Amino acid sequence: MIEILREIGMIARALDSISNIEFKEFDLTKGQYLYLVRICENPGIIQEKLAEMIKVDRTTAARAIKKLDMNGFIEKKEDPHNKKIKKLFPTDKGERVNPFIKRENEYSNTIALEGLSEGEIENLSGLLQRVRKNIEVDWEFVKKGNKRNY
Amino acid sequence: MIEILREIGMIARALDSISNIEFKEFDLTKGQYLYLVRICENPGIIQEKLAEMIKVDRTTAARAIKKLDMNGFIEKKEDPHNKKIKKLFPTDKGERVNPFIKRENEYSNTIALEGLSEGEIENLSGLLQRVRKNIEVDWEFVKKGNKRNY
DNA sequence: TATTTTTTGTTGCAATTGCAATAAACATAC
DNA sequence: GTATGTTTATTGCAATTGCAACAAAAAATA
Repeated sequence: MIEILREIGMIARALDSISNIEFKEFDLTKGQYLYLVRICENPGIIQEKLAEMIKVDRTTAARAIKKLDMNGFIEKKEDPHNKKIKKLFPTDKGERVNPFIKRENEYSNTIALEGLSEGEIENLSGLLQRVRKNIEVDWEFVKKGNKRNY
Repeated sequence: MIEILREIGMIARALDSISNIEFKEFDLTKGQYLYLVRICENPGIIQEKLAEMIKVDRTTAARAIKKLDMNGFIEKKEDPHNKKIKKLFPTDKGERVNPFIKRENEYSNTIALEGLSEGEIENLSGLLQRVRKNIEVDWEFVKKGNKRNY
């Protein structure tokens, strides 16, 4: 059986580790860059959706976002039509840091794909999307307390 | 620019999250399964190499392994020729749990690859290995305190 | 309309995580 | 053979992480 889980785990941990080290320069602590870029790209998104998007626990997202708020990278705005939700927006400070995150991510992406042809990259990207869609079904299933049968 | 970092991050977090939830049944806490399977496959491996293999911080590996030892899943043995290193071996208890970890991982792998043809799977696997080799160079570089230039 | 269920958010723990700093054993160089 | 550097392991912090448990608003159902 061909195994892809380990390769994916290794790549993800290595990339995350690199990013976390490099973003300390901007006073972003572990994992925060994940949330900030997505809030910049999806202004007004709520915390619950962000957690689903990133695939982290809801409470982990809650605390990361709280800290981004306290440190002035983002702000939470109440919705006039829905008292339950808090929409997330980048502040000026957040918008200023965002390009550096994007540049770092693009650089890591370039390094990761070194030696791959344009066709191979497109192929890899498409396959990964399919894998992600497959696995997110189970993730939500298990996260909700259900038990997989195997 | 085609982006693969996010897909890989999402897949890795989802898979890790699922595994951590499922392995609580065996009293394995967060991340420990990563170390145990590899010690079973590479009996006698030392902690430093294991950290490199998994791509986590040396001190994180040290503590995960310490706990696996304390909980009786593995044991550390001194080397008669080298007083510095401690070789890692699974205990009987560790060997008994290992098949369950492998079965879970195989199941997740199957789910992840659902809908992909044999050829696509081989292709994906090969591409991921190349990506991993690319990125581990930078990981070791940055981990050692060097600064990437971009 | 009233009741129940789902969505969204928070906080209390108890654990993992990882950067610094330390120490000891080994390896290399002179 | 000593000095210097590298490998390997550990511990002190300070932070993130995530399961439980809770609360309140909204949506769905009866």
